[in-house]
Amino acid sequence: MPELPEVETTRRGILPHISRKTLTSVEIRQPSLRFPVPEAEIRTLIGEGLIAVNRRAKYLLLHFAHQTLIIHLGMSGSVRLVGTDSQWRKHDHWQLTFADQGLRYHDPRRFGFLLLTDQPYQHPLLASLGVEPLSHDFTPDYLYRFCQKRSSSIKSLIMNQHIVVGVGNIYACEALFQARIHPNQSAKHLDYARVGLLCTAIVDQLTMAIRQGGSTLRDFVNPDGNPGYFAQNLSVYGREGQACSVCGTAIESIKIAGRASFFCPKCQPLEH
DNA sequence: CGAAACTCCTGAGCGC
DNA sequence: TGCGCTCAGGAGTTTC
Repeated sequence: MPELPEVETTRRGILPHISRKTLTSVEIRQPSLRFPVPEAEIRTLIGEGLIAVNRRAKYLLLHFAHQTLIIHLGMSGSVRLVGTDSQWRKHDHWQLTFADQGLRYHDPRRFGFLLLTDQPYQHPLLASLGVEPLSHDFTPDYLYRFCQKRSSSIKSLIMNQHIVVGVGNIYACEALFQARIHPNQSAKHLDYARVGLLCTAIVDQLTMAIRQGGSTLRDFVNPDGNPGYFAQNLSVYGREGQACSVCGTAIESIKIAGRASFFCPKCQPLEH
């Protein structure tokens, strides 16, 4: 599922229900996720209190006194809060229970993972990540510097987690539409003003999506069980052949780096 | 070093 | 109703 807004929505959804509570049990039904789930290590946390729930990029971080659980949702993962008598469904892989609140992980494709570390921000998966798009570090100057030295398309560049984190395929398409940039535009040939518009567009799209509770597309479900409702607001993603909301031209779809890329050929002309 | 192809897994949707 | 094919929001690894 998840791009940054879905992970942030999940974080905010679970935070008030499990924060400062004691981990009382750990159940791993399917340890074979992207990386094997280290069940024995995780069990050593039983009896400890959860200190904080943070997000870095698309990773959820559950901080205990000396150790941190890293959760990644992959492409089809979600967590939800369940009661103690909740039935396990197909593709439910693990549950962390905090007093009377279960945090249940569901992931049909099993691209997600659950790991334990004592230095989360130095972990190989997190150490080389780019800036947070909703922080003050994400500026036109910062993005323009990468654009100038890369030959890739601008869409691949903004989806590169080592440059700016959290932008997946959907919000990359939507931000490029807002900034009126063709997804296959060479990053090198963008001028500074246009890169500034793109920065603003990325921040706008992510902020709007978080405010609206994350998109639902396939199998995202909010922690309280209600589906998000951002999908209906998408301007170009998944709308091939439909009329552009600005000019009426049919939305097109092309492949860039193996990913479907939706755009309006009139609003987002290719330059150079 | 950068860029692109390949990889993990399951399910949905489509044409026949 | 079923089969085979393509595609899916991620991202580390491999290869050139």
